[in-house]
Amino acid sequence: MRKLKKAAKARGERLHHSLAQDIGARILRGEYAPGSLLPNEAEWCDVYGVSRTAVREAIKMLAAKGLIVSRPKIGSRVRPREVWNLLDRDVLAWYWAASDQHHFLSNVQQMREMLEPEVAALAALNHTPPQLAAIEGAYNGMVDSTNVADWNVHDVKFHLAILGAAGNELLVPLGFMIESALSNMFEFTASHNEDVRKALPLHEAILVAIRRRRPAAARRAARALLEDTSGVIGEPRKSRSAAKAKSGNRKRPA
Amino acid sequence: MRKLKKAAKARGERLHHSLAQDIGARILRGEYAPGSLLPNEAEWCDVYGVSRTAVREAIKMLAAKGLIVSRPKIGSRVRPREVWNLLDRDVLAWYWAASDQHHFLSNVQQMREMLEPEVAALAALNHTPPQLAAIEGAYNGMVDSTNVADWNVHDVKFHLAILGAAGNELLVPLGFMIESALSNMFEFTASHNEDVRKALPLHEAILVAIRRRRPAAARRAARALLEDTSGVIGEPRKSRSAAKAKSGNRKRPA
DNA sequence: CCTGCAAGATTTGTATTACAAAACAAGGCG
DNA sequence: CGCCTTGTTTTGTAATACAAATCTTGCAGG
Repeated sequence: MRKLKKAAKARGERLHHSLAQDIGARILRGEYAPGSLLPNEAEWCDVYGVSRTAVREAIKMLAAKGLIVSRPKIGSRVRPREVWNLLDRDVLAWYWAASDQHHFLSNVQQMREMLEPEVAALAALNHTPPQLAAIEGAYNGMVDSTNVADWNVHDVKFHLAILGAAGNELLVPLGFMIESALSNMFEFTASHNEDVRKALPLHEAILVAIRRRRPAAARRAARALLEDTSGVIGEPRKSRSAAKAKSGNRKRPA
Repeated sequence: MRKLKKAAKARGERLHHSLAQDIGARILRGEYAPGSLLPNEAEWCDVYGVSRTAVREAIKMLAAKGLIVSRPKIGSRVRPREVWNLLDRDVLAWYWAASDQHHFLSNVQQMREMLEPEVAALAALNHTPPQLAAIEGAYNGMVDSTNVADWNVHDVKFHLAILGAAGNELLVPLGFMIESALSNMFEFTASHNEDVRKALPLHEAILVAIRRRRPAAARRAARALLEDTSGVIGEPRKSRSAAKAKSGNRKRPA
């Protein structure tokens, strides 16, 4: 496992950061169950061939994300899932990598359905000129996009810009979740150019409603877009262990 | 500032943890603006009278929460607010302490209005027997409570239990935000015993709807409770710098 | 004068060592 | 049998040294 050291150097990544990434991914993968003890610091040093300093800094990062708690003589124990900071950038990425992707996407979609219509309505009420400009800029980026990757970049920007225009700072951290879902859905669907562009009028409707400060219209427009999107994902699963349906009626990401 | 060392020892808190708390609170308080540089590690050692090891581990915790980023020769720079992990336990606490509390509460209330009705509906659809038992247990705790503090403990449990029963893990981290709002609203209002108990039937309605698996009824009941709660907070503010209205028509927390 | 390269200085990153503190375990003693 | 002391293990803190990164400065050359 010494290769991690080289990998860190090659990427220009810091060693403690790489360690945190690796250990964190292991925890999310279930390699160390909640309530169980991690190997002690000396063992990690041994496993990765690094100093205790680096290991400790990595462990502090994971502790800060709520994954583990360390106490003298005991060691580092994995905390219960309920206190994990799932909405953290890194934790969300590890979660995405470790979980059934279809299940993950339908959970995010569920949250988007709660949030985005109201967020659009708030943005219609509260947006400032530069915030509106950001939304319009993202929309124009979608219009001008020539390939799917380009489209997706601006699509994400569009949704984040609306989130920022809602005037509620607590909403902003949720942007990463949506961003993650949109870009992952992108790979999930392998959609074509003509395909995605069908969603353009739906986006335009949101933009226009916000610009005209019509909260109810913005809410409706956001709902319409989400309805269109949900086809990509299919029915939400109840059970966690549902098989990964590899295909099924794909449509386009929002 | 050497007293921090003693404070940490007295509380049984770790030194690096105390440092992270203090530095984090300073950042949220605006003492170090986004984009600006923090003092370098040597200076922190000097200020607090601790070793570089402790300072570095504190800095790694703050970096893990998205507040800062460190680079050699540059130092630790405060990142833009958009990437702060505001929904993290600690960051939320610092934010609460640093911001206009009325503004904070109305922002949380806004999010509760987006989330809780749908969460109640989902809980009605997806709850498992132990999850329902947890909701009922919390409700009974509210019924049996003899003082406001006791009531509030179970009130928080009630809402968190519903959140857990919704069957969407991504919702759980938002529980802390709601918990924080509820318990802070408690102090904010200084409500009386008879006062809070008026909200009991509203809670019961949610519980019954969930138990009977009636999502629409659960959603309505949750909305009714929130409407009752919003009176405590008053009108949401548009501007960030609105004066702190010290009183105004208080009612009771949910 | 401007440009580009190179040496130096500064700050974080990593390693190593040592010791302190905490928590559990075990054994002795009342 | 139970309490207390002692010992052991693991994390917590400290101190030091050096590596790596990058900004700055100054020098050389056009």
